[in-house]
Amino acid sequence: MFDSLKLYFRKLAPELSQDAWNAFQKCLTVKRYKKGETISEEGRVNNIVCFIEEGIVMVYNLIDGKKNIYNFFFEHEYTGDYESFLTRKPANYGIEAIEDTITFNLHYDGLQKMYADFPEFERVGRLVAEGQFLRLTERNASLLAEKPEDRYENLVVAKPQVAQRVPQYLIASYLGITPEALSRIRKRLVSKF
Amino acid sequence: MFDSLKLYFRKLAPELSQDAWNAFQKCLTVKRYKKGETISEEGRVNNIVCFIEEGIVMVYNLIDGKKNIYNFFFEHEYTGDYESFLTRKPANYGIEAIEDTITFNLHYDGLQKMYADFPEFERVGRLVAEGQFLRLTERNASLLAEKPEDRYENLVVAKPQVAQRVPQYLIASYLGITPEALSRIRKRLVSKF
DNA sequence: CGCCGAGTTGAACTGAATCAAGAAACGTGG
DNA sequence: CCACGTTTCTTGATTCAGTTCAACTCGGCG
Repeated sequence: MFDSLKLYFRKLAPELSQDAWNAFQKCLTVKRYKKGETISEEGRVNNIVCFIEEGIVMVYNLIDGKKNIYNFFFEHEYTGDYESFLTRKPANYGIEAIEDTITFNLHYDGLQKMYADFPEFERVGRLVAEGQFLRLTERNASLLAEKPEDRYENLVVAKPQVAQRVPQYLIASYLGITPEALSRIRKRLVSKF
Repeated sequence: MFDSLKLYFRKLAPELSQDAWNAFQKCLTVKRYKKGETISEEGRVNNIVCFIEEGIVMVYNLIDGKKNIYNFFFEHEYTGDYESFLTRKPANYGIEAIEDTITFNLHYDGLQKMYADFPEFERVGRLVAEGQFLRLTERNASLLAEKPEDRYENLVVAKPQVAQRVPQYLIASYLGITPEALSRIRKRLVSKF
């Protein structure tokens, strides 16, 4: 059932005991979302971390009625408004399925129980938080130091999946520009080669 | 000696044992840096996390000979190229003292020993990583969704210390703009009131 | 067949980058 | 404590990339 997730855990924390893993499995629920469906809503406390078994998901927030896209997540990545999850404050971000998506969801209470019952599990929490941190670090560097055009080029190289499976107007938002600007950037790039 | 740091730990993980704290203290070294001095260099593996007792520090990286500033850190905050520290890869970021600075430094090996000797300490590691993550989340939102002018206004409100103690050309870099542009933004803001 | 959303293209506008020059602040040594 | 040189900050002119608004194309789908 949770094979892909187990594999992921094996890599992350190979020393984790079978007991802990078994207990962890029990905390998970399987969810299915249709394309366009909301997985987690802005404004209320987010209680889940999702491991994506299948599909694509986007994390965004609404400012002046405009969706700003923070990230896309694909199969075998985990996602969630980690900020709200950690701080127990209403979420600043919403999560939505871009394709039909299947996730394994971990509830906040389940995780806390894991920390309590298996102190060794704190290590997993640390590694996950560190991983999230590293991911954000890259994104930050990209937003601070690169021009939109470079950002797009690098995105295509680093995550070709995004360019292939995500509509352009969402990618534009992710890059921090308008769809029109992205269309022109693409045109420029094509004529480069 | 490490009173301010102890206070910080009390807040972060009140349940941490006296034993663990004593052991932790032994891992720390005190360092003094002159204004402009390099604390941690780009290109080599970063082995320390610094808790700043006094002074200001900046984290930057060099791209095409230009310093891009990722963040400033003040008294009673900790800093370090956390990415390099975690991944054990050469640092993408350098750290430099903006004022004369005193830090308490924790070496990588010391931290690993803490994790090994006091598994409860993993929790501290997790909370620190989560805190770093949250900080970056805000920075990300600012870079993605705000215009430079708004970023500056918000910075002045959120961290007045920066505007007061950090030279403008460094702030400009932090905001992702040129010193000239910041100078004009400031002019516009003054005439607003 | 006609509609609708995504993507493209054009024209006018805007805010920041760049280049260049001058003014102000800073610190260093005499 | 002052004078000098360097660094930081400001101002101006020009250029450029992205925004905005509007019109149009294309493809899928009722």
